[in-house]
Amino acid sequence: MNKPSPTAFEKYELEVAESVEAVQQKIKRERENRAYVSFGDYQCVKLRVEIASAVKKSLGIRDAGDIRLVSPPPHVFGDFALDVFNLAKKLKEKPEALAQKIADGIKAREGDLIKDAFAVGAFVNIETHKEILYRDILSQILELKEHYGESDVNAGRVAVIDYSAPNIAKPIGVGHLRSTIIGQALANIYHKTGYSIVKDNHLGDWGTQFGALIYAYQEWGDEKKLAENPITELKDLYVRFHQFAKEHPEAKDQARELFARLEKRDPELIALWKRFRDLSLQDFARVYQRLGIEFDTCIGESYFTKQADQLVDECLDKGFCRKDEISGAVVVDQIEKIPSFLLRKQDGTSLYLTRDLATLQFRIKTFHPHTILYVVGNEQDLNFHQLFAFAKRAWYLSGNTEAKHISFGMVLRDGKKMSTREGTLIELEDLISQSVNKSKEILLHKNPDILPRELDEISEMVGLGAIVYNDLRQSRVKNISFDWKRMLDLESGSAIYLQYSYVRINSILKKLKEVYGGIGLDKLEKDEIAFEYQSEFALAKQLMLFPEIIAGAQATDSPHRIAVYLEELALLFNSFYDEVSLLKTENPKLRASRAALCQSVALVLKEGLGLLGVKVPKKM
RNA sequence: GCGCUCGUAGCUCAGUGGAUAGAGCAUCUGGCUUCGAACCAGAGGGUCGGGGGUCCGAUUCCCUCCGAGCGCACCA
Repeated sequence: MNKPSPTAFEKYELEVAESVEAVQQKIKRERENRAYVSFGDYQCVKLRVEIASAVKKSLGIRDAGDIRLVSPPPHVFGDFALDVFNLAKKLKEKPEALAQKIADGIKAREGDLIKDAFAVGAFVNIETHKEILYRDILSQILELKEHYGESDVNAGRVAVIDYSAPNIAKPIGVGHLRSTIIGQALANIYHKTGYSIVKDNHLGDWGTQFGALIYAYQEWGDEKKLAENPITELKDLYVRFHQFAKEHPEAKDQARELFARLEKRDPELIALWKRFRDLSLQDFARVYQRLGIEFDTCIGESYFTKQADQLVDECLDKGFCRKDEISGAVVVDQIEKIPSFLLRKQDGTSLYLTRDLATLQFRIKTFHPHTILYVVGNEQDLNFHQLFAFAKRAWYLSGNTEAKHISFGMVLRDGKKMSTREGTLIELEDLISQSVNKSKEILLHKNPDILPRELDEISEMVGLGAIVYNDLRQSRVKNISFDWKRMLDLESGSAIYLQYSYVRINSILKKLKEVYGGIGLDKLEKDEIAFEYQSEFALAKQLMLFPEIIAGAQATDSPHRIAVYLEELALLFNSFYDEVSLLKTENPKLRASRAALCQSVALVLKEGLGLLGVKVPKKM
């Protein structure tokens, strides 16, 4: 056998092997060296533990169940509230009487943080030593700085996050944008709670569509156009094929045949495919860079064709699936209520689900993940049910790994799905440039003296922030109706409000330095931190919750919880800003305390937005 | 036809067994000689799609109907 120089495909396999090796090293390093902030050290946790212990002592019981801390409604006195319904049920007592008992018990013995308690109906309203709590919260944030909010709740775990996954030879549309944005946010959030992350861009670089594309390229391909504007030309070819195939159904058969040849690694077709892939990746890199996204691996579906084939043979041997007598396709019969599906087509080629199965096997073998997240739209709900059910049945997926489909709603335009085939897709780059241009207009309008270089930089942060935030501020399961106007409406409750709040704080701190020669934190001892107004304490209370909010966002795969939290924080800050002037605060200790508060708010805003993938400018 | 998801203020959305269901936008009323008004304070606006059920208590859980979206093997 003659052994020529490595083929295009072999080179690609080498690239993958290198990136995989690098990630494995990263995971190993993190496992050995990463330092964690202990979740139990946070004030929000300490307070809960203290309350739980007070409840237990008051009642003389061992287990107080889960303590849920909430703020009492505005008309009720107290810093925190506790409802006793569940505990009452467990102890078979009347809720009102139990609440009274707990309140009396807490009253009788003052704790480190708890000062007093009052029963109102079935609620116990708790008053804390505000000045101590305030001091502890701020000093902790100032000490931990950008590490504030990190925790060890998932220390030592590995998560593979499969997101973005655009299709080669098509422009990235706003549909894949959701996966990209949500996936990136989840990667950040998971990492913050202790996970080691494998960010994998599972490119759609295989499938019958490439038969169609190659067919179209061979029929109508234009070298000049392809060199000038690769993605546009490839997209046009793809759309043209589908228009043509409507009139000439036989073209579809020919496309399928071309794909079958591709799967057999026909050198001529593989070379063409590799070229389309490389051109597409170059194009995607531009958008990813603007969004600040870097993947650990870009292992496309194409990588798994061989493994998929072997896997199907294996499953046939073991009887997990069967060959259909008539068609010759490989079938998996209905599993419980999940409809049956194919693992191999009549012509012997693989399917999306087959390759995904091989991918799953590969990921488990290679990274030993505790969790695998598939950030893919809800149109694929059934596929993931099928994938997971079969993977469990065939023992590719065991109890050591949890595979989750992070489903999300679709971006609909006029109540309908957008499609490349129909040409109704909105391209991500168009969206970004429109948003950035709109931001430029607004920035220039608000601040005509801004320098051109600053304008470019800031409008990029504001424009991209608007797009990203618009997506992440709402819970992911619901459909988003696409609306240019709303998306680019930067003045309303969007990232710009949070960015503006951050900028204002920066401005205050800068001014403090100018007027007083410093913000005074260096001269402030921990026990000198103090506050005067309720609005200051309310802010600290909100700051205290940040670590729990992150942990909750991770546990429920809900980035929007962070967005909602940050909006509440900014609202509280702007209210405080209106009430209190730092520059006019005469007492240097109080002034420094307020500077500490502002700095903490700024820090949490920046970190929180950072988790969502939104950057903050220093001024705007 | 079957399956999954969604339905909360005029609009966009939070809340999900517990105290009087909350934000933003829009509307109206106030607040810049005062740290950036891209802001703040306040007002109006709700049969939480309809109807049943479970529960001391349901917007939240169950059933049913209505409406919307998405799927239902040789696409991804």
